[in-house]
Amino acid sequence: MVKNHELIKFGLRVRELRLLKGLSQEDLADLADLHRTYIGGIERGERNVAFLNIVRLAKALEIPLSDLMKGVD
Amino acid sequence: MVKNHELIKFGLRVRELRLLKGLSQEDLADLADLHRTYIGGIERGERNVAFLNIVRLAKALEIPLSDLMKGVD
DNA sequence: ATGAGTCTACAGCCTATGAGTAGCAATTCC
DNA sequence: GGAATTGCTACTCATAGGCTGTAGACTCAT
Repeated sequence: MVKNHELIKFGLRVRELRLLKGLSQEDLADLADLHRTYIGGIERGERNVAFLNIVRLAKALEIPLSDLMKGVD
Repeated sequence: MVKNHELIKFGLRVRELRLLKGLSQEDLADLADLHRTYIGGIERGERNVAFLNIVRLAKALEIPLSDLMKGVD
């Protein structure tokens, strides 16, 4: 398992934005066309997400990529 | 080969920032502890870079992640 | 002009790991 | 106590990571 500090921060950022929109992990998964448990893994900082999936998340959360990264670094 | 539109934009962004600092691909590769040809592949939009390598690039380029993503989406 | 040095593009390759899923336990909230 | 949500383990398959080697463009000195 990965468990890197930056990944954890990114995961928390995703969770924060998801809850802000009142979505469940499954809701977000559907919107981003990703799997429920995969979203869970991201939020826990256990997944080293590749760029194109980060883009999917940003689109699903309806925010620019740069905003998604805000607060991560 | 990948060749996705978002990846191309990201690659161009990396190139733009690299040249702004007057670095060669090899210079950036050394700074980010990545391989020379890998950097080339990223700039050509042929690599679906994972999060932790995006972080490395941002640090090597001495800019926040959010700035690196700026202009990509 | 030619040879050396620098920089980049690109094809190909192997292995390490990301992507995606299933199943069940734990938790939270009616 | 039932339903919805999330945590977590484990697994396969696809692909990202990292590298080698070759070739072309360009600069500059000899």
